[in-house]
Amino acid sequence: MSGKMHGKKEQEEYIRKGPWKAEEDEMLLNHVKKYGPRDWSSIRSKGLLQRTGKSCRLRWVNKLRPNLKNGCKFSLEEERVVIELQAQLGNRWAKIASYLPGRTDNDVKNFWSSRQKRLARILQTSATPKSQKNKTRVPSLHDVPILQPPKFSSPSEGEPSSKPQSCSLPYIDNSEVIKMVSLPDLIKSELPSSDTIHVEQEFTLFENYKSTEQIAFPQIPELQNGLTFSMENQDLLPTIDEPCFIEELCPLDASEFGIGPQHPIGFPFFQPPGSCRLGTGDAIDNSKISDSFFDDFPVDMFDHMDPPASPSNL
DNA sequence: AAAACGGGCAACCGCTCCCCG
DNA sequence: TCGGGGAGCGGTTGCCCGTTT
Repeated sequence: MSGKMHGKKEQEEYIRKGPWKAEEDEMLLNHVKKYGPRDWSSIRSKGLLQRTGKSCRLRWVNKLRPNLKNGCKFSLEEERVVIELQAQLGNRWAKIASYLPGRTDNDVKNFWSSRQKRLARILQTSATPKSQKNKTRVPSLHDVPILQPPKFSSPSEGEPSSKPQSCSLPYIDNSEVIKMVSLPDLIKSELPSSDTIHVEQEFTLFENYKSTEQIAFPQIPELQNGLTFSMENQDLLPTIDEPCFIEELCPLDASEFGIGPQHPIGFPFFQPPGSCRLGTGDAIDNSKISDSFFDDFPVDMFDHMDPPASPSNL
């Protein structure tokens, strides 16, 4: 690691960095047992460890503290909590982590970072120029007449009375959802008939989706009218639930929504025929409902999606 | 089989906050 | 009231490992 020792002075000032050894952990634990989780800087001044107080504290908080959920993936509920609280609090990871027993701010931060990267990559993938495969034309941002990020209401803000009392999580104003999934008839008219049917099926889904007055966020996977999102449709959630989804992932000004042909961003929930889909009479396999937003995010989920085809491909 | 790639995670850095003398 | 030091927090980096090509 860092820190070459050249003399007594240097040796005294030597600060070890990098991965912790088991002996160091043990030292640190002993210190905490004796003095509690405080006086971090004294650990080094006492010569117990060649680590800074900050480093010791971090190690304790992130790895050695009791009841940590180390190595445990975020559960669905935890993910929902993070998503909600991030929308409400911003990147106050420590605050968010305080709502999640066993999770550290680092955990939450890393989780969110991974999530952002994944969503960004998905969007980027869907925005890459048309290549080999020629499948359903995917509607892009500029195909959508009105596109706005969904609104969330925090408990402190005025809430519509229809919000379920038991739900502390954000819910999506349906009018916003409708805007997001609105696809111009133009697109359907450009599609092969089979694809048109497919798109209509998708729209049937969202017609049902929007048929409810308001959708409590945790209830989205199970629609009021008995329709249940299949996994692929449920996967919409991480997209539309993202409060700052547009701002963060689309490099365009909000005023440009819908008019920027240079940003052909497709939507993940329009998929070509042949893939597992939710037909009107299809049985819904609840077992497919993910216990986590992302655990079941198939790696190739959007691979079959192509960016908007060039006119010649239509 | 090996290189490239991506995700997850641990740890560091720099800044801010807060407490105490 | 102010300054210094410790603690806390958020951002960033780098490593490791599994997966894909």
